[in-house]
Amino acid sequence: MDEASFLAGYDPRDYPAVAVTVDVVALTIRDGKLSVLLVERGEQPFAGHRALPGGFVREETLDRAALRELAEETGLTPGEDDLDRVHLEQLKTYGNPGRDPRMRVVSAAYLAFAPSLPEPTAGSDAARAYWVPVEEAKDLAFDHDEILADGLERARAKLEYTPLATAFAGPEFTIGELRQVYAAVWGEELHAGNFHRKVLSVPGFVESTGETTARGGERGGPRAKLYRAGDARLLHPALLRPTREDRVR
Amino acid sequence: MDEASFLAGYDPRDYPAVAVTVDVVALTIRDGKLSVLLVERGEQPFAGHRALPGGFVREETLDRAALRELAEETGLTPGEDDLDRVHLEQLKTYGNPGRDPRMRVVSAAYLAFAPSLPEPTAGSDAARAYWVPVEEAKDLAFDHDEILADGLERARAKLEYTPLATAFAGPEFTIGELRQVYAAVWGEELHAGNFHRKVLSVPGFVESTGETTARGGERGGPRAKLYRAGDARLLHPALLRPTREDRVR
DNA sequence: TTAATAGTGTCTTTCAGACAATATTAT
DNA sequence: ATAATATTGTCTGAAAGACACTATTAA
Repeated sequence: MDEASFLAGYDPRDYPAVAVTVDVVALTIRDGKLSVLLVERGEQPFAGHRALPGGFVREETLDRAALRELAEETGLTPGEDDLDRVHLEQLKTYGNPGRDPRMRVVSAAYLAFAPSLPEPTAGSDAARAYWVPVEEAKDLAFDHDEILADGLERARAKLEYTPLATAFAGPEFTIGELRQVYAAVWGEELHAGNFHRKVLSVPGFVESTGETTARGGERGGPRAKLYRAGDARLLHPALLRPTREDRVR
Repeated sequence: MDEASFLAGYDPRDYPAVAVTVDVVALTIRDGKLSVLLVERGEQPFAGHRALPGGFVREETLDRAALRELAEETGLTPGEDDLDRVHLEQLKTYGNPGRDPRMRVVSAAYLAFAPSLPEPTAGSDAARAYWVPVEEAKDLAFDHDEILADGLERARAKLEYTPLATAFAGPEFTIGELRQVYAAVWGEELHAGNFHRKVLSVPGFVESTGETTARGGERGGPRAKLYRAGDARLLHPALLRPTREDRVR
């Protein structure tokens, strides 16, 4: 069966037209708070609501489409900027009929972990995008509340058994900064001493640069040693979230 | 902006036509071996190759489309049969240009965990589908080798921290049967004594029926106690795979 | 009787988490 | 000097894994 007969056998009119888009849950930590990149919608439907950045997939891979959307909305350029250090992974695909009132839209959602990026610059396409603390990101357009919730759960789980927390930090970081990443994403403080020892005990999680910070903390304290991400893809043993009995059932 | 102007603003001709399909990685355990449901392709492209079952998404949710495809290929009926005990979850979406040589096809892949289902019956639509041990499932059509590999990795990981192994067993099972599920999926034997104690120590993993098997094992042994799945959604503590140092980097 | 399997006991090592102690540095 | 933070030490309990042992049942 060649393409012609394939197309003849499956008349596109037998199936309603479907649009394929990508939506991006881009997370970063700003002012110690886990934040998500949102865009302001000026048009119906959901005019005035905020939404996850996204758009149509072109003649490109889904991964590439997600990176392109992220670049467009942040105003940053792949190849320059910190956009190369952004971790991007597919989250889940949403395709319920009616999720977009205009037509059938199937959207592959992506999850991005970004180091602290600059506020999208005014005057560009990205002017309508900005970072919002996740606890203030409510009442989003379409089914984006659900997508964001799924993304947050994925992010929280991934910190446990992968070194992705380092994707939120700069190229060099202190153990304390890494701890603050975990605290921001999990929404709870962690015991500094135990965290410190645990991170260093996981093979390949971090490696020492041999350097220390130039200064101590804002309000005093010794200068901390600097580390960079190690070569581990999985953390073993994992850094488990503080046990919540009610999480299990 | 109403639908008319939306469609006017986004002329479908600006974007190539995209087809949306679902593909299903349906796993079960047959004769102690982890097996996957495959269909024989009679037509080009990939005529003579085997492929994952799948098809076009209709006016339905993606989840529903996956369940429908699974029902069609197995010849089983939701509402009857064991199809209700099948666990279905979204795996990942594949949309690289060129993955189908005929046109742009974006496919949402699903992962199914099934108790031992009957061989699809001849004479039906399902006649061309059959179960194949995963180690013999090579050289599949399209990018289905990659999809299967992703599905297997997901399945192996999920056995660690969820009670999904029970989805491979019948409504009542012995600890030994549950151990064989883990052994088949992970591809390695597990220590019977330690496994037994560990399963019973995880709250909500299994609950006793108070009954035992009618007979002992084929070649002797005591009658084993029967259990059914408990109410836990997550296993805490998890049943970790035997440590493979090389898995970590 | 023999072999296979179910289920339990025990010991060692690792790890999580609580708590404490010391060292260093900004103010 | 004072307070804050980095880093290390110690202890307890949970859990993994190795090994051994007893009990039960099919052939």
